[in-house]
Formats: sequence, C-alpha cells, structure tokens
Amino acid sequence: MDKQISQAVIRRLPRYYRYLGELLDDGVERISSNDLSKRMHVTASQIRQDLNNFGGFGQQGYGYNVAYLHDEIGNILGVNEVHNVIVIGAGNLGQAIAGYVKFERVGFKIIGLFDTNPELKGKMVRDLPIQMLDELPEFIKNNDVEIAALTLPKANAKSTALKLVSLGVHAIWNFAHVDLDDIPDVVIENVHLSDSLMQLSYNITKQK
Amino acid sequence: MDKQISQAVIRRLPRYYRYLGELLDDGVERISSNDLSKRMHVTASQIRQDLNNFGGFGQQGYGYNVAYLHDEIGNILGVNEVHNVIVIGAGNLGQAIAGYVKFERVGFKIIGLFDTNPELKGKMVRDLPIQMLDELPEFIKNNDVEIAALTLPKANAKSTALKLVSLGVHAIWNFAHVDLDDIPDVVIENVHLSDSLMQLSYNITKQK
DNA sequence: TATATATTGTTAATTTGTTGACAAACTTTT
DNA sequence: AAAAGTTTGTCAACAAATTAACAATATATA
Repeated sequence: MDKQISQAVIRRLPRYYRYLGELLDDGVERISSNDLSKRMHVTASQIRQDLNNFGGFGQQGYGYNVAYLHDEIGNILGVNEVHNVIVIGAGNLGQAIAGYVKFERVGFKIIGLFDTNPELKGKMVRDLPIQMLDELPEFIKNNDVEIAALTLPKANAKSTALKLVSLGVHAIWNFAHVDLDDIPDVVIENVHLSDSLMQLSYNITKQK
Repeated sequence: MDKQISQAVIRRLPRYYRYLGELLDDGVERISSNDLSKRMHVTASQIRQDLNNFGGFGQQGYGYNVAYLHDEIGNILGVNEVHNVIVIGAGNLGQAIAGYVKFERVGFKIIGLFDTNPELKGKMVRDLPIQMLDELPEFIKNNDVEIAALTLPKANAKSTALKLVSLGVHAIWNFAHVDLDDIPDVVIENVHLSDSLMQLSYNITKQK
C-alpha cells in the first residue's frame, strides 16, 4: 500500500513545479536543494524531505537535474496528461475561470460551459457555446469529463455537485462559498475567495 | 506584545465565521463547541483552542452566543469595517473579481479598475470606468485605497506591486502566477489558481 | 588517479499543532 | 434552594511537521 503523503507536502508541490519551470525557461541545467531553498525562501531540508516522499530524484555531489525533476513532479501532480474540464455556471467568474484555464494551464482542457439561465443558451464564450444544465447528462455520456468547476451560487452548489457525481464526474473544483464535504466518491478542491480576502484583512488589521 | 497567532489558526477563522453566519441566518441563538464541531467536521477541542487565542467568548454550561461570536470573529478578521479595493488588470479575471467582491463581500468596496490597454480606456464595467494605469498615482492621492487586487500577467506583477507599495498601498491580493515575497512593508495574500488545480489533479491521480 | 569538495538521502532532534482530560463555573431541573 | 447536568477554558499528552545533523556517495580538481 502506498505511503500516505500529507497535504502539507502536496500543497508545496505546485510551487516547486513553478520554480523548476522558471529555471528551465532560464536554461538552468542543475540545482542544489540549497540554491533552490534560497530562491524559494524555504529550508533545503524541507525540499529534500518533500521530494524524498516520492523517490530519490537527486544525486549526491551534483544536485537535481532541473528538466528531469520538473518532469517528475509533473507526473506526480498528473499535469503531464490532459484532463477535460467543464464549467458549471457561466457568470463572470465562470467565464473568467474558463478563459484562465484555457490560456494559462496546459494539461487541462475546457470542453463545456453550462448554466441554467435560458437567456444565455447558445451564447458563445470564445469558442464554446453556453449549454443548458439539462443537456449535461447527454454531454457527459458523449464526452470524457473528469473535472467540473463549480462557479455558481452556493444555494445550488451541493445539489449540483451530487448530480455531477451521480453522472460520473469524480472531481470538483469548487468556487461556491460553501463546504462540499460529506459527498462520497468525489475529490473536492475548494477555492474560497472570501476566505482568502478575510485572511488578507486579518493580516492588515493585525499589522496596525 | 501580542501573542503570535499561527497561520493555521487564521486560516480556520473565516470558516468559523461562515458557519456562524449561517447559524445566525437560521435563527440559532446559541451553540456549543460540541455541536459546532459536528457540523464542521473538526474537533470541539480545536474550536475552543482556536477561539481562546483571542479571548473567552463562551460561557460554561451555556456555550457560545452565535450573534456575539460571529461579531467578535468579524472584528478579529477586520470585516466589520470597510476596506477600499482597486483592481489592477481589467481582463476576465479582473472583471470577475471586481464583480465577486462587489456582490458577495460586505466589508470590501471596489472603487477603481485599472488596465494598461488603451483600447479599454473609459469602458464601463458595471458602474466603474476602466482607468489607465498612469492615472493611478493621482487616484491613490484622492482616494483611500487599502487593498489592490492584482489580476494581471505575471511578467508585470512584481513591478506593479512595487509601484503600488511606493504609492502607499500596503495590501495586495495577488492572482498573478508568481510569488511576491521580498517586497517590504506590504501584506500579501496569494491566490494561485493553478496551484489549486494541480492539487486537485494530484488527488485525482492518487486515487486511481 | 587521488584528494578535496559538494550534496543527497535519511535518521534524529526539535518545534509546532492537535487532541484528550478535567476542574471550574455556569445553566437547568427538581 | 439544592442537585444534576452542561460546557467552557486550560493544562497535559500526543502526533505531526519541520529543521538539523551527518554518513554515504557522488563530482570536481590537482
């Protein structure tokens, strides 16, 4: 059985991935945990501990090969394969997320955009038509949908999530301001923008 | 000197605030740490520990008064006062964030929207005109700007952040895909959507 | 090729965070 | 008004996460 990796480690992986990507763009071939630690403002020890959860990617006396490590972390994160994404809720945030993923993130592909408002039906958002939510079952039957981004009011979030799961979608990227726990058989990632803004507010307030 | 509160605690505060708000809406007058723990899927001990970092808000044999505790956490988070926000970068995400804060978050007020693209100059986004970035110094002089949301490409993020700080803005809500550390005299809150999506991807991949 | 230097992977020590336990203090019931 | 029941605040125990230390093993240099 696989060793359980703590979420604290998982949360740091994308950041490693990003820094390694930048090094790669800059043509840097190798890097030591010590040099990387200085750039990232973390301890070298933590970098080595984190990476060694997944295997020994480095070499004594040499360090880490940037291209190799970048690729390996990409594999761990699953971003070297394509994941199809649909967006539920075609408001401002939904459209923004659709555009964001489309242009910023390789490895993820927006293939559908849904809403319940009949006035939006068929409206094109870039190259995707807004579809009605009742077309979703048919759409999922015909397409391999892996992730659903939920950008809708919190009142509808839970019921929509349950519906998605029953239709076979097993990963939800949730932007609604509500916790979607106690839904079985689904991986949830919450983006609570309000929480983030309140943390900022706390840190401002504290500083005064 | 104030006792240092760990970020682990701060991260949980908005969630308490949200659940208490819902209880308030439901007309619930009092709640024990035990009942709240069941709803939130955390331990009662953690709730009591967290709250007692800031003071004794409860009463033995009674529990916590919902309205009072909600208000107190609001004070701690600083959301009972208004914070003026400007958005730098009027693309999809910028417009979405502007709308999101405007409609979802009391305590925060969007007062300006800026971009560098001359074609957008004067274009209205709801009731706000898009202004050019070179109008920013004058704007900040005439308005009490507390928070800047950065929704622009990462290439411009750091220089813009430095400029904002030099103009007197001391809090940044950063959506650009880059770390804005080693900028002094500023409170930064990062929202790295890519990181979030990659965490989701990891958890999907792991599950297989 | 031998020696000096660099750097990992891993174990141990330390620090931080979480949970459990319970006396003290309140509320509710009789 | 007394007794029984609840629930907090806090201390102590435990668990998890982070940092430090260092042997092992590579690279770089002379």
